[in-house]
Amino acid sequence: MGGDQLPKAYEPAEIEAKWYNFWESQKLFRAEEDRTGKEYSIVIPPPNVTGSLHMGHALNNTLQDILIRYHRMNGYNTLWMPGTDHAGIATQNVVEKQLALEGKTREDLGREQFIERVWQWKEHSGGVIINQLKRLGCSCDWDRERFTMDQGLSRAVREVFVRLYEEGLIYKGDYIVNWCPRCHTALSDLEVEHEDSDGFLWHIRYPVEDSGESLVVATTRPETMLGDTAVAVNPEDQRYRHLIGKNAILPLVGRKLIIIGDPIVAMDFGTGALKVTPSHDMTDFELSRRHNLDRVTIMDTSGRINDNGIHFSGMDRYECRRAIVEELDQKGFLAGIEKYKVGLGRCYRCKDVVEPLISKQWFVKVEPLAKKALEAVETGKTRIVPESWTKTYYEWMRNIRDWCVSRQIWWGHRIPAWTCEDCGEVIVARETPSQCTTCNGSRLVQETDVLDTWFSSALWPFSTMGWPDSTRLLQTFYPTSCLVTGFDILFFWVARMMMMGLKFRDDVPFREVYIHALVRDEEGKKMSKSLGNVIDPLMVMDKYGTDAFRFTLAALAAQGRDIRLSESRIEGYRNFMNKLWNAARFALPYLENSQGKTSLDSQTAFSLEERWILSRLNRTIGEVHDAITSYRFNDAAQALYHFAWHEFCDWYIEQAKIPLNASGSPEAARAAAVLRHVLDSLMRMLHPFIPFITEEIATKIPSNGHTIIRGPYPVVNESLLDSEAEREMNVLMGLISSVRNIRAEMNLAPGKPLDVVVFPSSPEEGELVLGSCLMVRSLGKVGDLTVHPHDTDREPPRMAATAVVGDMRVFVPLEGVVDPDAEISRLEKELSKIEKEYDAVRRKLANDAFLSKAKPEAVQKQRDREAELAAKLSGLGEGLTKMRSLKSA
RNA sequence: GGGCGGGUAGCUCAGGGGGAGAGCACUGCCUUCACACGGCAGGGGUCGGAGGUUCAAAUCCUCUCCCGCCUACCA
Repeated sequence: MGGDQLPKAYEPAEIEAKWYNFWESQKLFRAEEDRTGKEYSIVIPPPNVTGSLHMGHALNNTLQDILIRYHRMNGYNTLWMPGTDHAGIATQNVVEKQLALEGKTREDLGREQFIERVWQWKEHSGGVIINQLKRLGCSCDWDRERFTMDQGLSRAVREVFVRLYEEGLIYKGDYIVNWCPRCHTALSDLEVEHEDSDGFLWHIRYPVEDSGESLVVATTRPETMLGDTAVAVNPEDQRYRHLIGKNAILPLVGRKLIIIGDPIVAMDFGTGALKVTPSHDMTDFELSRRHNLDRVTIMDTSGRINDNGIHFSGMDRYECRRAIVEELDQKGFLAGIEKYKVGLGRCYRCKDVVEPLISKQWFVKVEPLAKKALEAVETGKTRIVPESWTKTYYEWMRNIRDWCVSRQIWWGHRIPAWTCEDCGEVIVARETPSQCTTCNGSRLVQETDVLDTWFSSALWPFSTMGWPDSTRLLQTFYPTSCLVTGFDILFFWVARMMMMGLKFRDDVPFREVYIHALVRDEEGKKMSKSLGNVIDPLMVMDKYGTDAFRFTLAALAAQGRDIRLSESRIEGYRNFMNKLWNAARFALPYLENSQGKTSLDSQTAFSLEERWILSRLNRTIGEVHDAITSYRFNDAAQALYHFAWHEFCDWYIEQAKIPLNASGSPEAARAAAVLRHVLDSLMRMLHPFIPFITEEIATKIPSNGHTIIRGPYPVVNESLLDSEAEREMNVLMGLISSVRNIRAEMNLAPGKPLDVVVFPSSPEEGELVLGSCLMVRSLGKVGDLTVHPHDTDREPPRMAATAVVGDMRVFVPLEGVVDPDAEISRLEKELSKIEKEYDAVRRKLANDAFLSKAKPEAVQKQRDREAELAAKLSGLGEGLTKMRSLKSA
C-alpha cells in the first residue's frame, strides 16, 4: 500500500490545467449533430468581447456547466454553444478610449479605419474571456464558437432585418428617443438607467396674453423653456379652465404659447400647469402629437444649446440652466424654488445624463411579436424558473413599446438600407444593391446607423446554429433545452429571443429559462468596477482553486435570492475539497485489488455499516438528481456535502478502518469494494459541480478508465435503499456519541478507553450492539463493552455516568475516576433541556382539540416523542438520583 | 405611483403549518497511523413588529416598519 505519493493537501493549479487540456484536446465536449436520441442543448449568454470574467459570468457559466456535464454524464447528446457578443457601444467606447490616449478621435480615423481598428483589438484581446471560461472549467463545444459579427451571424441579421421590413414590422421615423450626448447615439428605453437625484422644482411665471393673469408652471429643467410651444392644464381644473385656448407669453423669448387642456396633467402636482417642450421631453412629445403642436429643438446632439436658444445658444445644458434661472429671477419671472428629488435617466454604458431628443430612427414594431412570445409562456411551451418571474415577463410583454434599433455608432451591424440619391427611394436588401429599384440610378448611399447590439443577440439561439440555412445542427438542437441567465437581461435578451425565435423558427428558442440571482458584495450591492467592490473570480480561483469556487457558487445559488459572496464561505468549501482529497488518499491504497471480488447486488452479504452507507449513498443520488433537474443547485450541493463529509468520511471511513486492516480477509475485500463503489459514485455525483478534483480522483481508482466526463452518472439502486440499516446505524451512532459526550463533558482524557455497560431495550437491540461491538469500541474508544441480556435482572453499575439512546440505557462506570459533581451537573443540564421539550409534548397531547382535529400521523408522532422523551427522562433521572445519593453517602 | 424579493444564531444564508437548521466564526479537549484546510464535544436564535386564521404559525392572511431590485409620461 501507499504506492501513491499524493500530497497531503489538495493542490489545484496543476491538476486543473492538466485535465482541461486533456478534455479539450480529446474533443470530449463535442456535440454530435448527426446523432439522434436524447439531446440537451444550451446556448451561452455570449459575454461581451470587451469583458473579463466577473462574478456574474462565473455564476452563470458554472450553473450551465453543471447542467451540461450532468446531462452529458447521463448519456444525452449535449451541446453547449459558446461565443461572444460584439457589444456595440461598450466595445466602441473601449477602442475610443485607447485612441484618446494617442490623442485621436474616431473621426480622425474615419469610419472604415476605425472599424478596422476595433477588429484588430477584438482579434488581439477579445479572446481573454474565452480563456477565462476555460479556466472555470466550462465544457463548451469550442469548435463551434461564434461571434455576433461573424459572417454567418451577420447574414442572419440581414435576413431578419429585411424580412421584418418587408412585412412592415420595421419602420423608420422621427421620434423622440433617449439620446446619449456623450456616446452620440440613441438608446433603447431599456438602456437608460433611472436614479433619483437631488434637484429643484422651479416655478416660473408665464403671463397670459390680453389679461392681467399669469400662469405659474413648475419644472425641473428650466433651460428647456426655450423650446416651449404650449402650456397644458387639466381641463377639469377650476383654477385654469377659463384660460384654455388663450395664449401665454414665453418669458425671455416672447413666443406665444397656446394653452391647452389635457387630462395627463396632474392637478395636484406642482402648480397644476405644465410647460410643454415637445422636442425635449417624452410626455410633451406625446402632447404635441395629440394637439398638433409646433416642435422647437433647442439642443444639439452634444447637449449644447443651438441657434434657437437666443442669447443662450452655444451654452452647455447645465450652464444654460444656471443662466436662465438667474435671468428669470432678475426679470421677476421666478415665482419660487423648492427642493425636489428628480428622476434622472443615465446611459447604461457611460452614465452620462440622457437627453430626450427628436431624431430619425429605425424601430421594430413589436406588438405582434410580443403577442406570440406571451402566449408561448402562458401555454407552457417555455417554462420560466423560478415561476415568479413569469409575472414580470407578462407585465413587460403586455406593455411593450416599439423597439428603437438604430444606433448612431460605427461598431455593429450596419443597417442594410440604401437611399437613392436620385429619386429618394429607400431600398432594404440582403445584398448590397448596385442600382435603384425604382429609377435605376446608381447613386445609392447606405444608412450610416448600425443596429442595437441586442438585435443580433436576439437571434443567437438559431443564428449560431447556421440559420437561415436549415442545418442538421438546428434540426437536432433547436429548440434548446434551457437558457440560464440573470434577471437583469430578462427584457434585453430573453424576451427578444422569444419574439425572434417564434417569428423565424416558428418555435420557442428554449423550453426552460432558469433565472438565477445576481452576485452582490457583502453589503448587498451589485458588484461593479465603478463601485470598486468586486471580488475577482480569477483571484479566487488562484487562491482557493476552481472547484472550491464553483462549489461555493452552486451552494449559494438558491432560487429567488441574491448571492452575497464572502470569502470565508469559499474557504470553507476549499476545505471540503481537501477533505475529499484526503478521503481519496486514504481509500486509494486499499482499492488496488478490490474490483470484482464482491458484487454489490448481493445485499445479504454486507455488514450493517455497509448496508447503511450504500443506502445513504442511494438516497443522496436521488436527492441530487431531483435537485439538479429542478434547478435547486444549493440543495444538490448541500446533500453532497453532507453525505461526503458527515456520513462517508465521519462514519463510514472511520468504521471501515477495522475490516480494511484485517488484510487478506473477506471482510477486507468486501469493505474495499464498498469503499471503491461509494468513492467512485461520489466523485461521479460531484463531477458536474467540481470537475477537476473528481476527475483526478476517479481516474486514480483502479480499472476506472481515463475519464468520467462521459459518465455514467450514478442512478438510484432501489434494492440498496435500506431503512432498517439506517435506523440501526442511528442507534449505534447515538450510542457512540453518548460515550463521547460523557468523555468530553467530564473532561476525561480523549485517549483513555472507557468501559461501557449497555441495557438494551430489546433482545434485537442487544444483538445489534454486540454485532457491531468492534465499531462501537473503536469509534467510541470503549474498553470493555458489556451488553446485559434484555430479560435478566439488571442492576446499573454503582457509580456511573448515564445516557439514554432511544430506549437503551448506557452506563459508563466511573468508580474512583471522577467527582460525582461533574456527572450531576452534566445530567442536570441534559435533563432541563429534555424536560422543556417533554412538557411541550405533554401539553399538546393533553389538548382534546389537538387529539380530535390533528392528523392521526401528527398525533402518533407526538405520542412516539412522548415515549422517547419519557424514557430519556427516567433513565437520566435515575442516574441523577443515584449520583446524588452516592454523593451524600 | 405600480410590481417583485428580502428582514431566521456574531457573519453568510437554507427551510417554509406540527420537535428552530447549515457553513463560517466562537468555547473546551485532542498534533490518534486520510485530512489541524483536521477530529471529538459544546455554547448561541422570543425566525423585523402588531393583529388574525388554525387544535397547532418562523411558515398562511391583513396591517406596519426597515432593506434591495425592477418598472412608470407627476413635469
